[in-house]
Amino acid sequence: MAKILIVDDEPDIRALICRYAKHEGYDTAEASDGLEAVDICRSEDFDVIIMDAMMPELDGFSACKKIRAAKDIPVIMLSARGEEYDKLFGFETGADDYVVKPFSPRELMARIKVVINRHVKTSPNKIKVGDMEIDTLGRNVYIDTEKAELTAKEYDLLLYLVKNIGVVLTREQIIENVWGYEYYPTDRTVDWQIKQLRSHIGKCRDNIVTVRGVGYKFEIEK
Amino acid sequence: MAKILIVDDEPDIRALICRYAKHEGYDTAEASDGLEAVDICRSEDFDVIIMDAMMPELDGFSACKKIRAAKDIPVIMLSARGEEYDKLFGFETGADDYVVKPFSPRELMARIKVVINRHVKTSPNKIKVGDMEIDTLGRNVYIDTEKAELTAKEYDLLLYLVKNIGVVLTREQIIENVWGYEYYPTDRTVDWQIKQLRSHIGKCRDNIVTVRGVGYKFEIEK
DNA sequence: TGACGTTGTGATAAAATTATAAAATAGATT
DNA sequence: AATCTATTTTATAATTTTATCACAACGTCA
Repeated sequence: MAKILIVDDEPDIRALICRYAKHEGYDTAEASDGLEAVDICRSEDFDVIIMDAMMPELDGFSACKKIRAAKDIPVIMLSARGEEYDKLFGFETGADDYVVKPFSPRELMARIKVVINRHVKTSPNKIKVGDMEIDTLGRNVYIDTEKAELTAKEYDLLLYLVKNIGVVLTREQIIENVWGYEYYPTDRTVDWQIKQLRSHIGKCRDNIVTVRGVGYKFEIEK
Repeated sequence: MAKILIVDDEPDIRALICRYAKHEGYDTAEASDGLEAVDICRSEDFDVIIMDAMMPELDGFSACKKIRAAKDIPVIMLSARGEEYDKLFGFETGADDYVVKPFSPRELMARIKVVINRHVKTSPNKIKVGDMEIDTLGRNVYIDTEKAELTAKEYDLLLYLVKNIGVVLTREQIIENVWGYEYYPTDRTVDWQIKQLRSHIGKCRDNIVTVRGVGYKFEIEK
């Protein structure tokens, strides 16, 4: 049973979403502003958070950032029409999806489903791929039980590749997801980190495949 | 490189969007009314369509419906304030998002990015035609489970042909869609790539049919 | 059949892309 | 502040891909 946190300062909106969510079989919790949401998340885990962008105390944008700094919970943002969209939903927010108010509850429910499914697939504590095992809590990587010594960037890069196993990722995508949105290193930097990463994961280096003209991907040979 | 179709009867608006889109690194095409848009979409694929709601000849909603009947391309609607909500998001029209005129170009760009990303995650990623299977996420092509080694261009070319299965494509169309608008290689270059592609897909080479005097098409023999 | 235009093929040079090495910068730690 | 490490940038080498040419092969139509 999935648990949903609904964050909005309007009780009516919360009630509306709550009703639909319960009908879909979800467990629900509510918060009326960003601060409260951050607080609740400290002691409780949710499968997805529905968060209004504009709220008193702490806006959705900032709340999202704070929560995500500590926990990996997907967020769906709600925004009123005409809000400064690019500020709220440029990729900096880290929101997984967004819905414009006024919204269709059915559409929101559909999005919740998609976001939860996507997240479940990509966030176990231990990831095993081929001869590699990644312990995401301790940020350790083992190649056949032997520990690989990776720097922070190398680890982040590896995790991103592995989470998208089988998918070709462009350097642009890699930069956005591994480096973040403020910082824009050159493409060559990505290449260099890939090279370093390969040199530190022994035989698994062959799992990182260069797709010439496009980018890189992690792949298990069949 | 994502491709965007901009549909509006006002040349100024088109030019504005075009300029911003190019700045963001998108390939752009334009249409001045719904009919034209539907026409272009018959032989060309886009990653997203920006469509004005109000246009002569064929309004945005109807055009959207027609295009979506044949292809799964996300649409962002431009509407004047006061349009009815149902009309914008109702399930009949199928618009993925909408922006109210007058709009901020930056906001529009942010939405384009979100819509494209969302679409990639939910669209099918395996295409099967005859003895061939294409994995669009990993950019892999299999002929009877055997992997075909293709270069980036060859893959792009194959995908374009397959997506328009049964349709004869002129060299001009192929160049526009596979190479892009700015670039103009000679016709012989297309021929050469076709030859290369054929040589790399084993028995499926016969599925790429030369239509003398016109171009090429992908076809499954019955 | 023969002439003409169109397409297929191989060679080659140019262009683009990636891997590697080396140097510079930034950040952290003592 | 000095030193060390991690990271980014720059430069260069190695490699692959691509475009173009020349010509052969092919198909079409008078």
